[in-house]
Amino acid sequence: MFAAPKGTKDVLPPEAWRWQWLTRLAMDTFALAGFAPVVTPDFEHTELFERSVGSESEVVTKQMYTFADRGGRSLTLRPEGTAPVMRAILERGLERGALPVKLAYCQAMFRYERPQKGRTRQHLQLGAEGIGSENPLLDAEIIELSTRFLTTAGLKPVLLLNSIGHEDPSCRQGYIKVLSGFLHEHSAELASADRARIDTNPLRTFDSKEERTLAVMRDAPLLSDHICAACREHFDAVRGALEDLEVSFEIEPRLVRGLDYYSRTTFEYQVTGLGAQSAVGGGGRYDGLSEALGGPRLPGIGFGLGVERILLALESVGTFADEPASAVHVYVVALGERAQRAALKLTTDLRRRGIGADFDVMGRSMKGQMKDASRSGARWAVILGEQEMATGTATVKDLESSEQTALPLDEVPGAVQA
RNA sequence: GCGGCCGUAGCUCAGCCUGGUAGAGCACCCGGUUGUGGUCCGGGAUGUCGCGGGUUCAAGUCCCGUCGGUCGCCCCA
Repeated sequence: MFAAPKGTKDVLPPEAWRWQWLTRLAMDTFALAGFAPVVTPDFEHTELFERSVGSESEVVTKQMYTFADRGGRSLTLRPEGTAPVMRAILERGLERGALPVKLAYCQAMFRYERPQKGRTRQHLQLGAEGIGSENPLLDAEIIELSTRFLTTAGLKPVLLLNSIGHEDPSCRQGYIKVLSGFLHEHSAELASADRARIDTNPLRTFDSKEERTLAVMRDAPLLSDHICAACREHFDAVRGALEDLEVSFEIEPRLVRGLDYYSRTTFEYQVTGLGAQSAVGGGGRYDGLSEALGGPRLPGIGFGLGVERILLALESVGTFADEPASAVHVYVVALGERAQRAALKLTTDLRRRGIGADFDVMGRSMKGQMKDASRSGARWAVILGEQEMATGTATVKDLESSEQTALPLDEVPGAVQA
Protein backbone atom coordinates (compact mmCIF):
# COMPACT_ATOMS: atom_id res chain seq x y z
CA MET A 1 0.00 0.00 0.00
CA PHE A 2 1.01 3.57 -0.60
CA ALA A 3 1.29 6.13 2.10
CA ALA A 4 1.43 9.89 1.74
CA PRO A 5 5.00 11.04 1.02
CA LYS A 6 7.25 11.90 3.95
CA GLY A 7 6.36 15.20 5.50
CA THR A 8 2.92 15.40 3.93
CA LYS A 9 -0.47 14.40 5.26
CA ASP A 10 -4.08 14.04 4.31
CA VAL A 11 -6.61 16.17 6.08
CA LEU A 12 -9.87 14.33 6.55
CA PRO A 13 -13.08 15.22 8.34
CA PRO A 14 -13.67 16.33 10.98
CA GLU A 15 -10.37 18.25 10.93
CA ALA A 16 -10.91 19.29 7.33
CA TRP A 17 -14.00 21.27 8.37
CA ARG A 18 -11.74 23.44 10.49
CA TRP A 19 -9.45 24.06 7.55
CA GLN A 20 -12.36 25.18 5.47
CA TRP A 21 -13.65 27.38 8.26
CA LEU A 22 -10.27 29.01 8.86
CA THR A 23 -9.37 29.65 5.24
CA ARG A 24 -12.82 31.07 4.50
CA LEU A 25 -12.60 33.34 7.52
CA ALA A 26 -9.21 34.55 6.32
CA MET A 27 -10.14 35.23 2.72
CA ASP A 28 -13.39 36.93 3.78
CA THR A 29 -11.53 39.08 6.30
CA PHE A 30 -8.90 40.06 3.73
CA ALA A 31 -11.54 40.78 1.08
CA LEU A 32 -13.31 43.14 3.46
CA ALA A 33 -10.09 45.17 3.54
CA GLY A 34 -9.88 45.33 -0.23
CA PHE A 35 -7.58 42.40 -0.86
CA ALA A 36 -8.77 40.39 -3.86
CA PRO A 37 -7.87 36.74 -4.21
CA VAL A 38 -4.98 35.67 -6.41
CA VAL A 39 -3.84 32.21 -7.50
CA THR A 40 -0.35 31.62 -8.84
CA PRO A 41 1.16 28.37 -10.16
CA ASP A 42 2.47 25.81 -7.69
CA PHE A 43 5.81 25.86 -9.48
CA GLU A 44 7.93 28.65 -10.89
CA HIS A 45 11.24 29.07 -12.66
CA THR A 46 13.93 28.28 -10.09
CA GLU A 47 15.62 31.57 -10.83
CA LEU A 48 12.66 33.52 -9.45
CA PHE A 49 13.40 32.31 -5.96
CA GLU A 50 17.17 32.52 -6.32
CA ARG A 51 16.85 36.19 -7.20
CA SER A 52 14.25 37.12 -4.59
CA VAL A 53 14.63 34.88 -1.57
CA GLY A 54 18.41 34.95 -2.08
CA SER A 55 20.77 32.43 -3.62
CA GLU A 56 22.71 32.15 -0.36
CA SER A 57 19.65 31.74 1.86
CA GLU A 58 18.97 28.45 3.57
CA VAL A 59 15.60 28.17 1.86
CA VAL A 60 17.15 28.30 -1.59
CA THR A 61 20.31 26.32 -0.93
CA LYS A 62 18.83 23.45 1.06
CA GLN A 63 15.06 23.43 1.12
CA MET A 64 13.66 23.80 -2.37
CA TYR A 65 11.95 21.11 -4.39
CA THR A 66 13.77 21.77 -7.65
CA PHE A 67 13.46 19.59 -10.73
CA ALA A 68 13.97 19.67 -14.47
CA ASP A 69 10.87 19.19 -16.60
CA ARG A 70 10.85 17.31 -19.89
CA GLY A 71 11.73 20.48 -21.72
CA GLY A 72 14.88 20.93 -19.67
CA ARG A 73 13.60 23.90 -17.65
CA SER A 74 14.64 24.15 -14.02
CA LEU A 75 11.45 24.51 -12.01
CA THR A 76 10.83 24.79 -8.29
CA LEU A 77 7.79 24.09 -6.16
CA ARG A 78 6.87 27.40 -4.54
CA PRO A 79 8.65 27.68 -1.13
CA GLU A 80 7.05 31.05 -0.29
CA GLY A 81 4.26 33.21 -1.60
CA THR A 82 5.47 36.76 -2.09
CA ALA A 83 7.89 36.38 -5.00
CA PRO A 84 5.32 34.57 -7.19
CA VAL A 85 2.73 37.28 -6.52
CA MET A 86 5.23 40.00 -7.40
CA ARG A 87 6.21 38.08 -10.54
CA ALA A 88 2.57 37.83 -11.59
CA ILE A 89 2.03 41.55 -11.05
CA LEU A 90 5.11 42.49 -13.08
CA GLU A 91 4.33 39.99 -15.83
CA ARG A 92 0.84 41.39 -16.31
CA GLY A 93 1.82 45.01 -15.78
CA LEU A 94 -0.55 45.59 -12.87
CA GLU A 95 1.90 48.14 -11.46
CA ARG A 96 0.97 50.44 -14.34
CA GLY A 97 -2.66 50.45 -13.27
CA ALA A 98 -4.21 51.66 -10.05
CA LEU A 99 -2.02 51.36 -6.98
CA PRO A 100 -1.71 49.88 -4.51
CA VAL A 101 -2.26 46.37 -5.81
CA LYS A 102 -3.87 44.46 -2.94
CA LEU A 103 -3.94 40.69 -3.27
CA ALA A 104 -4.58 37.78 -0.92
CA TYR A 105 -3.88 34.10 -1.32
CA CYS A 106 -4.33 30.72 0.28
CA GLN A 107 -1.79 28.43 -1.28
CA ALA A 108 0.49 25.49 -0.49
CA MET A 109 4.18 26.06 0.14
CA PHE A 110 6.83 23.38 -0.27
CA ARG A 111 10.08 23.07 1.62
CA TYR A 112 12.32 20.05 1.94
CA GLU A 113 12.91 19.93 5.69
CA ARG A 114 12.96 17.31 8.40
CA PRO A 115 9.34 17.13 9.59
CA GLN A 116 8.45 17.85 13.18
CA LYS A 117 5.61 19.40 15.11
CA GLY A 118 4.28 22.39 13.20
CA ARG A 119 6.58 21.72 10.26
CA THR A 120 5.82 19.63 7.21
CA ARG A 121 7.19 19.56 3.68
CA GLN A 122 3.98 20.96 2.32
CA HIS A 123 2.04 23.51 4.28
CA LEU A 124 -0.82 25.84 3.53
CA GLN A 125 -0.18 29.53 3.84
CA LEU A 126 -2.57 32.46 4.01
CA GLY A 127 -1.17 35.76 2.91
CA ALA A 128 -1.87 39.25 1.73
CA GLU A 129 0.30 41.70 -0.15
CA GLY A 130 -0.08 45.47 -0.49
CA ILE A 131 2.10 46.63 -3.33
CA GLY A 132 2.98 50.02 -4.77
CA SER A 133 3.21 52.27 -1.73
CA GLU A 134 5.88 53.18 0.76
CA ASN A 135 3.34 54.81 3.06
CA PRO A 136 3.82 53.62 6.66
CA LEU A 137 0.04 53.64 6.98
CA LEU A 138 0.03 50.69 4.57
CA ASP A 139 2.35 48.86 6.97
CA ALA A 140 -0.08 49.54 9.79
CA GLU A 141 -3.06 48.50 7.66
CA ILE A 142 -1.41 45.18 6.78
CA ILE A 143 -0.29 44.44 10.32
CA GLU A 144 -3.67 45.31 11.80
CA LEU A 145 -5.35 43.08 9.23
CA SER A 146 -3.32 39.98 10.03
CA THR A 147 -3.58 40.68 13.75
CA ARG A 148 -7.34 41.02 13.54
CA PHE A 149 -7.68 37.83 11.56
CA LEU A 150 -5.64 35.82 14.08
CA THR A 151 -7.59 37.33 16.96
CA THR A 152 -10.95 36.64 15.31
CA ALA A 153 -9.84 33.07 14.72
CA GLY A 154 -9.36 32.74 18.48
CA LEU A 155 -5.66 33.32 19.10
CA LYS A 156 -3.94 35.85 21.29
CA PRO A 157 -0.63 36.09 19.49
CA VAL A 158 2.29 38.24 20.57
CA LEU A 159 3.21 40.66 17.80
CA LEU A 160 6.94 41.29 17.51
CA LEU A 161 7.98 44.30 15.49
CA ASN A 162 11.29 45.54 14.14
CA SER A 163 12.82 47.55 11.38
CA ILE A 164 15.80 46.12 9.59
CA GLY A 165 16.48 49.23 7.51
CA HIS A 166 17.19 49.15 3.84
CA GLU A 167 19.91 47.80 1.59
CA ASP A 168 22.42 50.67 1.57
CA PRO A 169 25.86 51.45 3.01
CA SER A 170 24.26 54.28 4.97
CA CYS A 171 21.83 51.83 6.55
CA ARG A 172 21.77 48.02 6.87
CA GLN A 173 24.96 47.32 4.92
CA GLY A 174 26.85 49.67 7.19
CA TYR A 175 25.42 47.94 10.22
CA ILE A 176 26.36 44.51 8.93
CA LYS A 177 29.97 45.65 8.76
CA VAL A 178 29.78 46.83 12.35
CA LEU A 179 28.16 43.55 13.41
CA SER A 180 30.68 41.41 11.53
CA GLY A 181 33.48 43.28 13.23
CA PHE A 182 31.87 42.62 16.60
CA LEU A 183 31.36 38.93 15.85
CA HIS A 184 34.92 38.43 14.64
CA GLU A 185 36.12 40.08 17.82
CA HIS A 186 34.13 37.58 19.89
CA SER A 187 34.35 34.59 17.54
CA ALA A 188 36.11 32.43 20.11
CA GLU A 189 33.13 32.77 22.44
CA LEU A 190 30.52 31.78 19.83
CA ALA A 191 29.13 28.29 19.23
CA SER A 192 30.84 26.75 16.22
CA ALA A 193 27.72 26.72 14.04
CA ASP A 194 27.31 30.44 14.62
CA ARG A 195 30.98 31.16 14.05
CA ALA A 196 30.69 29.49 10.63
CA ARG A 197 28.21 31.98 9.28
CA ILE A 198 29.69 35.25 10.51
CA ASP A 199 30.45 36.21 6.94
CA THR A 200 27.53 34.55 5.14
CA ASN A 201 24.61 35.60 7.32
CA PRO A 202 25.67 37.48 10.44
CA LEU A 203 22.15 38.75 11.19
CA ARG A 204 20.95 35.24 11.94
CA THR A 205 23.34 35.01 14.86
CA PHE A 206 20.62 36.80 16.82
CA ASP A 207 18.34 33.79 16.33
CA SER A 208 20.85 31.32 17.74
CA LYS A 209 19.64 29.01 20.48
CA GLU A 210 23.17 28.38 21.75
CA GLU A 211 23.50 29.72 25.27
CA ARG A 212 27.08 30.85 24.80
CA THR A 213 26.22 32.68 21.59
CA LEU A 214 23.25 34.37 23.17
CA ALA A 215 25.46 35.57 26.02
CA VAL A 216 27.69 37.29 23.49
CA MET A 217 24.75 38.70 21.54
CA ARG A 218 23.33 40.47 24.55
CA ASP A 219 26.08 43.03 24.09
CA ALA A 220 26.02 43.06 20.30
CA PRO A 221 25.33 46.29 18.44
CA LEU A 222 21.69 46.52 17.41
CA LEU A 223 20.46 47.19 13.91
CA SER A 224 17.83 49.53 15.28
CA ASP A 225 20.63 51.83 16.52
CA HIS A 226 22.23 51.94 13.08
CA ILE A 227 19.42 52.35 10.54
CA CYS A 228 19.31 55.57 8.56
CA ALA A 229 17.16 58.58 9.45
CA ALA A 230 14.59 57.86 6.73
CA CYS A 231 14.07 54.29 7.91
CA ARG A 232 13.84 55.43 11.50
CA GLU A 233 11.21 57.99 10.56
CA HIS A 234 9.26 55.36 8.66
CA PHE A 235 9.38 52.97 11.60
CA ASP A 236 8.25 55.66 14.04
CA ALA A 237 5.28 56.37 11.78
CA VAL A 238 4.34 52.67 11.66
CA ARG A 239 4.47 52.43 15.44
CA GLY A 240 2.41 55.56 15.84
CA ALA A 241 -0.25 54.28 13.45
CA LEU A 242 -0.46 50.94 15.24
CA GLU A 243 -0.90 52.76 18.52
CA ASP A 244 -3.75 54.75 16.96
CA LEU A 245 -5.36 51.43 16.02
CA GLU A 246 -4.76 50.03 19.50
CA VAL A 247 -2.80 47.12 18.06
CA SER A 248 -0.39 46.08 20.78
CA PHE A 249 3.12 45.02 19.84
CA GLU A 250 6.54 44.49 21.29
CA ILE A 251 9.64 45.97 19.73
CA GLU A 252 12.12 43.16 19.15
CA PRO A 253 15.40 44.66 17.89
CA ARG A 254 16.75 41.16 17.34
CA LEU A 255 13.92 40.03 15.06
CA VAL A 256 15.46 39.00 11.75
CA ARG A 257 13.77 37.40 8.78
CA GLY A 258 15.23 34.55 6.77
CA LEU A 259 14.35 35.79 3.31
CA ASP A 260 16.70 38.26 1.65
CA TYR A 261 14.07 40.53 0.15
CA TYR A 262 12.86 41.98 3.44
CA SER A 263 13.55 45.59 4.28
CA ARG A 264 12.42 48.13 6.86
CA THR A 265 9.35 46.87 8.76
CA THR A 266 9.45 43.21 9.77
CA PHE A 267 7.07 41.43 12.13
CA GLU A 268 6.24 38.04 13.48
CA TYR A 269 3.39 36.46 15.45
CA GLN A 270 4.34 34.15 18.26
CA VAL A 271 2.11 31.76 20.15
CA THR A 272 2.52 28.79 22.45
CA GLY A 273 1.53 25.22 21.73
CA LEU A 274 3.64 24.68 18.62
CA GLY A 275 6.42 22.64 20.16
CA ALA A 276 9.80 23.93 19.07
CA GLN A 277 8.16 26.30 16.61
CA SER A 278 6.76 29.50 17.95
CA ALA A 279 5.72 31.56 14.95
CA VAL A 280 2.29 31.27 13.32
CA GLY A 281 3.17 33.90 10.81
CA GLY A 282 5.26 36.83 9.87
CA GLY A 283 5.93 39.36 7.22
CA GLY A 284 7.50 42.60 6.31
CA ARG A 285 8.36 45.16 3.67
CA TYR A 286 10.12 44.21 0.48
CA ASP A 287 10.83 47.55 -1.14
CA GLY A 288 13.62 46.15 -3.31
CA LEU A 289 11.94 42.93 -4.44
CA SER A 290 10.54 44.21 -7.72
CA GLU A 291 13.90 45.58 -8.78
CA ALA A 292 15.62 42.34 -7.82
CA LEU A 293 13.31 40.66 -10.32
CA GLY A 294 14.12 43.18 -13.02
CA GLY A 295 11.02 45.33 -12.52
CA PRO A 296 10.62 49.01 -11.68
CA ARG A 297 10.81 50.33 -8.15
CA LEU A 298 7.68 48.95 -6.52
CA PRO A 299 7.71 48.95 -2.74
CA GLY A 300 5.33 46.72 -0.86
CA ILE A 301 4.55 44.85 2.32
CA GLY A 302 2.82 41.60 3.12
CA PHE A 303 2.51 38.68 5.46
CA GLY A 304 2.23 34.90 5.45
CA LEU A 305 0.39 32.82 8.05
CA GLY A 306 0.68 29.04 8.46
CA VAL A 307 -2.71 27.35 8.47
CA GLU A 308 -1.46 24.16 10.19
CA ARG A 309 0.28 26.18 12.89
CA ILE A 310 -2.76 28.35 13.53
CA LEU A 311 -4.91 25.22 13.91
CA LEU A 312 -2.34 23.61 16.21
CA ALA A 313 -2.27 26.71 18.35
CA LEU A 314 -6.08 26.82 18.46
CA GLU A 315 -6.15 23.18 19.56
CA SER A 316 -3.77 23.88 22.41
CA VAL A 317 -5.95 26.79 23.46
CA GLY A 318 -8.80 24.27 23.41
CA THR A 319 -11.42 26.46 21.79
CA PHE A 320 -12.51 27.07 18.27
CA ALA A 321 -14.28 30.34 17.71
CA ASP A 322 -16.70 28.56 15.39
CA GLU A 323 -16.93 24.79 15.56
CA PRO A 324 -18.35 23.75 12.22
CA ALA A 325 -21.39 21.47 12.18
CA SER A 326 -22.68 19.02 9.63
CA ALA A 327 -24.34 20.54 6.60
CA VAL A 328 -26.90 17.76 6.40
CA HIS A 329 -30.18 19.06 7.77
CA VAL A 330 -32.59 16.38 6.60
CA TYR A 331 -32.14 12.63 6.24
CA VAL A 332 -34.64 10.77 4.10
CA VAL A 333 -35.40 7.24 5.31
CA ALA A 334 -36.85 4.90 2.68
CA LEU A 335 -38.38 1.43 2.92
CA GLY A 336 -38.70 -0.56 -0.29
CA GLU A 337 -37.45 -0.03 -3.79
CA ARG A 338 -40.18 2.40 -4.81
CA ALA A 339 -39.64 4.48 -1.71
CA GLN A 340 -35.88 4.55 -2.34
CA ARG A 341 -36.39 6.16 -5.74
CA ALA A 342 -38.77 8.63 -4.11
CA ALA A 343 -36.13 9.28 -1.44
CA LEU A 344 -33.53 10.29 -4.04
CA LYS A 345 -36.13 12.54 -5.63
CA LEU A 346 -37.09 14.19 -2.34
CA THR A 347 -33.44 14.56 -1.27
CA THR A 348 -32.63 16.24 -4.58
CA ASP A 349 -35.67 18.49 -4.33
CA LEU A 350 -34.55 19.64 -0.88
CA ARG A 351 -31.02 20.27 -2.09
CA ARG A 352 -32.30 22.29 -5.02
CA ARG A 353 -34.06 24.48 -2.49
CA GLY A 354 -30.80 24.94 -0.62
CA ILE A 355 -31.60 22.56 2.22
CA GLY A 356 -28.86 20.10 3.18
CA ALA A 357 -30.20 16.57 2.69
CA ASP A 358 -28.97 12.99 2.41
CA PHE A 359 -30.33 9.47 2.11
CA ASP A 360 -29.25 5.82 2.33
CA VAL A 361 -27.61 3.98 -0.54
CA MET A 362 -26.39 1.00 1.50
CA GLY A 363 -29.70 -0.85 1.68
CA ARG A 364 -29.88 -0.44 5.45
CA SER A 365 -32.84 -1.54 7.51
CA MET A 366 -35.06 1.15 8.91
CA LYS A 367 -33.26 0.95 12.20
CA GLY A 368 -29.95 1.25 10.37
CA GLN A 369 -31.18 4.25 8.42
CA MET A 370 -32.42 5.97 11.57
CA LYS A 371 -29.04 5.38 13.14
CA ASP A 372 -27.33 6.80 10.05
CA ALA A 373 -29.66 9.79 10.18
CA SER A 374 -28.61 10.45 13.75
CA ARG A 375 -24.95 10.03 12.84
CA SER A 376 -25.26 12.44 9.93
CA GLY A 377 -26.12 15.25 12.28
CA ALA A 378 -29.46 15.89 10.60
CA ARG A 379 -32.17 17.65 12.56
CA TRP A 380 -34.99 15.92 10.68
CA ALA A 381 -35.71 12.41 9.50
CA VAL A 382 -38.28 12.13 6.73
CA ILE A 383 -39.70 8.62 6.52
CA LEU A 384 -41.03 7.17 3.28
CA GLY A 385 -42.56 3.75 3.93
CA GLU A 386 -45.33 1.73 2.38
CA GLN A 387 -48.03 3.59 4.28
CA GLU A 388 -46.63 6.94 3.17
CA MET A 389 -46.17 5.85 -0.43
CA ALA A 390 -49.77 4.65 -0.53
CA THR A 391 -51.16 7.95 0.73
CA GLY A 392 -48.69 10.38 -0.88
CA THR A 393 -47.43 11.52 2.49
CA ALA A 394 -44.23 11.49 4.49
CA THR A 395 -43.58 11.10 8.19
CA VAL A 396 -41.45 13.97 9.41
CA LYS A 397 -39.61 13.29 12.63
CA ASP A 398 -37.77 15.87 14.72
CA LEU A 399 -34.68 14.00 15.86
CA GLU A 400 -34.15 16.27 18.82
CA SER A 401 -37.62 16.07 20.37
CA SER A 402 -38.55 12.70 18.81
CA GLU A 403 -41.91 14.18 17.78
CA GLN A 404 -43.23 13.13 14.42
CA THR A 405 -46.18 13.96 12.18
CA ALA A 406 -47.50 12.81 8.82
CA LEU A 407 -47.59 15.45 6.08
CA PRO A 408 -48.41 15.56 2.37
CA LEU A 409 -45.15 15.20 0.42
CA ASP A 410 -45.23 18.73 -0.97
CA GLU A 411 -45.39 20.20 2.51
CA VAL A 412 -42.16 18.50 3.61
CA PRO A 413 -39.73 21.21 2.45
CA GLY A 414 -41.68 23.86 4.33
CA ALA A 415 -41.82 21.76 7.47
CA VAL A 416 -38.09 21.19 7.68
CA GLN A 417 -37.03 24.75 6.93
CA ALA A 418 -36.78 25.77 10.54
C1' G B 1 21.90 16.90 6.98
C1' C B 2 22.37 15.09 12.62
C1' G B 3 20.24 12.85 17.34
C1' G B 4 16.27 10.55 20.98
C1' C B 5 11.74 7.74 21.01
C1' C B 6 8.11 4.91 18.31
C1' G B 7 5.84 1.60 14.19
C1' U B 8 0.46 -4.51 16.60
C1' A B 9 -7.37 -4.31 13.97
C1' G B 10 -10.37 1.74 10.65
C1' C B 11 -8.69 4.76 15.43
C1' U B 12 -6.13 4.87 20.48
C1' C B 13 -3.13 1.37 22.50
C1' A B 14 -1.71 -3.41 25.70
C1' G B 15 1.43 -7.72 24.65
C1' C B 16 7.99 -7.23 23.67
C1' C B 17 12.09 -6.81 29.33
C1' U B 18 11.63 -12.94 31.12
C1' G B 19 10.62 -16.05 22.50
C1' G B 20 5.91 -20.90 22.41
C1' U B 21 2.07 -18.70 16.05
C1' A B 22 -2.60 -11.55 18.97
C1' G B 23 -5.80 -8.78 22.69
C1' A B 24 -8.74 -4.37 24.88
C1' G B 25 -11.54 0.10 24.31
C1' C B 26 -13.73 3.08 20.58
C1' A B 27 -15.70 2.82 15.66
C1' C B 28 -18.26 -0.55 12.15
C1' C B 29 -22.10 -4.55 11.05
C1' C B 30 -26.24 -7.71 12.90
C1' G B 31 -29.88 -8.83 16.63
C1' G B 32 -32.98 -7.57 21.13
C1' U B 33 -37.96 -3.81 18.42
C1' U B 34 -39.70 -8.26 10.56
C1' G B 35 -41.73 0.71 10.42
C1' U B 36 -38.16 4.36 14.26
C1' G B 37 -32.08 6.95 15.89
C1' G B 38 -29.08 9.07 19.75
C1' U B 39 -28.98 5.25 25.86
C1' C B 40 -28.73 0.00 27.23
C1' C B 41 -27.95 -5.45 26.43
C1' G B 42 -26.26 -9.61 23.32
C1' G B 43 -23.55 -11.26 19.09
C1' G B 44 -20.08 -10.59 14.82
C1' A B 45 -16.23 -9.30 11.15
C1' U B 46 -11.32 -7.27 10.67
C1' G B 47 -4.67 -7.86 11.32
C1' U B 48 0.96 -9.91 5.45
C1' C B 49 2.22 -7.48 14.39
C1' G B 50 5.82 -1.29 8.65
C1' C B 51 9.29 -3.91 5.20
C1' G B 52 13.80 -7.05 4.41
C1' G B 53 17.41 -10.12 6.43
C1' G B 54 19.61 -12.78 10.72
C1' U B 55 19.62 -15.88 15.45
C1' U B 56 16.41 -20.04 17.07
C1' C B 57 13.10 -26.27 17.03
C1' A B 58 10.03 -21.75 17.41
C1' A B 59 10.26 -14.38 16.50
C1' G B 60 4.92 -9.44 17.38
C1' U B 61 8.69 -10.47 21.23
C1' C B 62 16.03 -10.88 20.44
C1' C B 63 19.89 -8.71 16.59
C1' C B 64 21.05 -5.86 11.97
C1' G B 65 19.36 -2.99 8.00
C1' U B 66 15.63 -0.13 5.73
C1' C B 67 11.27 2.82 5.20
C1' G B 68 7.81 5.69 7.84
C1' G B 69 6.05 8.51 12.10
C1' U B 70 7.19 11.64 16.20
C1' C B 71 10.08 15.02 19.10
C1' G B 72 14.53 17.97 19.18
C1' C B 73 18.96 20.42 16.42
C1' C B 74 19.02 23.44 12.02
C1' C B 75 15.60 26.55 9.33
C1' C B 76 11.00 28.78 8.84
C1' A B 77 4.69 30.04 8.35
